Amino acid sequence: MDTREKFLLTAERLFGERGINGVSLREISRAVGQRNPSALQYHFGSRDALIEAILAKRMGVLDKQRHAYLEDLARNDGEAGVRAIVRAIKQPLIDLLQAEDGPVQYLHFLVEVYLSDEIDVNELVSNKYDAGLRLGYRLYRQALPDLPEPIARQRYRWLVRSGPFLFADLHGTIKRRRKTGRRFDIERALESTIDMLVGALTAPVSNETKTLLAASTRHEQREEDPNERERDSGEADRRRARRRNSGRRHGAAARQPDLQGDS
Amino acid sequence: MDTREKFLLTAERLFGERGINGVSLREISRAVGQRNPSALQYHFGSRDALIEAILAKRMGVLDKQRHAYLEDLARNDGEAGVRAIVRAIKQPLIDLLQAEDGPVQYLHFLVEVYLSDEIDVNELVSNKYDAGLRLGYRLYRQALPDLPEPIARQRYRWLVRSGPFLFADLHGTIKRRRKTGRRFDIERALESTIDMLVGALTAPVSNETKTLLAASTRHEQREEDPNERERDSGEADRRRARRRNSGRRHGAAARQPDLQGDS
DNA sequence: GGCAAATTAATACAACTGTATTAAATTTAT
DNA sequence: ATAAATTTAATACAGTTGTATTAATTTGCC
Repeated sequence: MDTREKFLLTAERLFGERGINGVSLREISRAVGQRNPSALQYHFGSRDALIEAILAKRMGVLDKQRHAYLEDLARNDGEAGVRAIVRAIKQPLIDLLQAEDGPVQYLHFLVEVYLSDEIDVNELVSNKYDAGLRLGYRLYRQALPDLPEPIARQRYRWLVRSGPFLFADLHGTIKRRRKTGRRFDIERALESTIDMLVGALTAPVSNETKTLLAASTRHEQREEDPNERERDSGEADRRRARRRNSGRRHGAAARQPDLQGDS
Repeated sequence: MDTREKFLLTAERLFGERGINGVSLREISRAVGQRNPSALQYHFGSRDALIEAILAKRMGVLDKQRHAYLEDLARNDGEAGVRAIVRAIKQPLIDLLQAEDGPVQYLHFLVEVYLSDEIDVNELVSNKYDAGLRLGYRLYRQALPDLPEPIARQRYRWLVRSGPFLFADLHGTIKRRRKTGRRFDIERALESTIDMLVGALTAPVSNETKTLLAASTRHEQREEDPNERERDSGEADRRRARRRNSGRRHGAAARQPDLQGDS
């Protein structure tokens, strides 16, 4: 096999098992069967470059899969339900978790990356490996048009970011259960997890949130967008919301939103 | 200040900032102002012992706070709503996040611990720092008596475990925003997060999950509890469910459930 | 088949790591 | 106050780490 590829897979696994800083570069080199302690430097240059290479590779694949799942969905039942959308978005990670000898460890690795200060995943993802996420957002928005935009964004970001942690945690449980022998219904746990994600996305917006939302929206409008006129009554019907949403390419707010990042 | 305490705080912070394995023991010693490179070994013995000490200290405090919040709640409005319960359970972490110079880094640290193979948090927590979690579970169960027991357990565990990640991630966002200058309504994000958690807990159990639940319940009964007679019709009314739940100290299933762990 | 380029091997080195030992200083108890 | 106990300081050591350099080997190509 390609040495570079072997490096990527091995590093990914070790990082996942022992944490990104729990593995030395030499150890990785040894693990791929290289007797040259600086083989890794030769192929990647540095630890960070290696990490980015792993991310780029895996994110590309995962996003393609996600996109495919979502396209299937959109083709078959034009306006899909939230559960089907969530499932399609998460399916690539679920596949990862369920594959017998697949790179599950990537999940743990990703969580560490998410929490790291040095690596900005968003920078890496945006406009490169987010076609699936964008399609997902469109469908999701279509299914839940009444959600106020900022809330919808936050919830979607939450969905995207919590995935790796949730499944990595689940994987931890599976491993522990295997050791202790106690049985564990993975399928059920997965379906139940999806139920929860759906519940989180479709949850009613509480009064507490509504109040703060109104306050900060007023703020924003005064500060950044004083020309905005139309005020959402909060009970707009589906059609109206969809139209407004799709016609969002003029005026002040033309920029593409971060779906993975901090929006 | 007590040297031991300084060690705990400093290590917690550094572990949170750079990952558990991203910091050397010597570095920690230096950071607390010790010129003796093995000062840490003197006070704790090993890295793992240090980690456990941090966990024990912080979990004790957090669980006490959680218990206090929940007791207040139970005292004031006998049968509290799910949102109030969730808020009370998460309030200690929220306080951590909002405190100006508090040990926020603990959140990141905890997530790494959760995902680590070597450290079993559950072993450390159970029957020691889980009084708050247990009270929370009682109240939560009281508010949602119709949820099938295994589902209720999984959802509660999910609530407990996802907290640190969610708030650590939120903290990451806050830091990034501070750097780039873009504004960010923390309050709103928090309230909205609680909305989602509530939504996740109260989400309807999907048909997919119900099917698997029925299958595995039948299994379990044949394998482990063949004497169980009563079959839940799935639509039991509140009173009945509560009674059954509170009278659960006889028969085969008397053991205390893991609320943090793998149940 | 042979040559240029790409990859791997073999060493080397300074910095750092975890840990141990022994001495000095500080605190506690009597 | 002083002896005992606890804590800190000062070194030491072997192993590991990231990285650089140079030589050997393999690979792709005309």
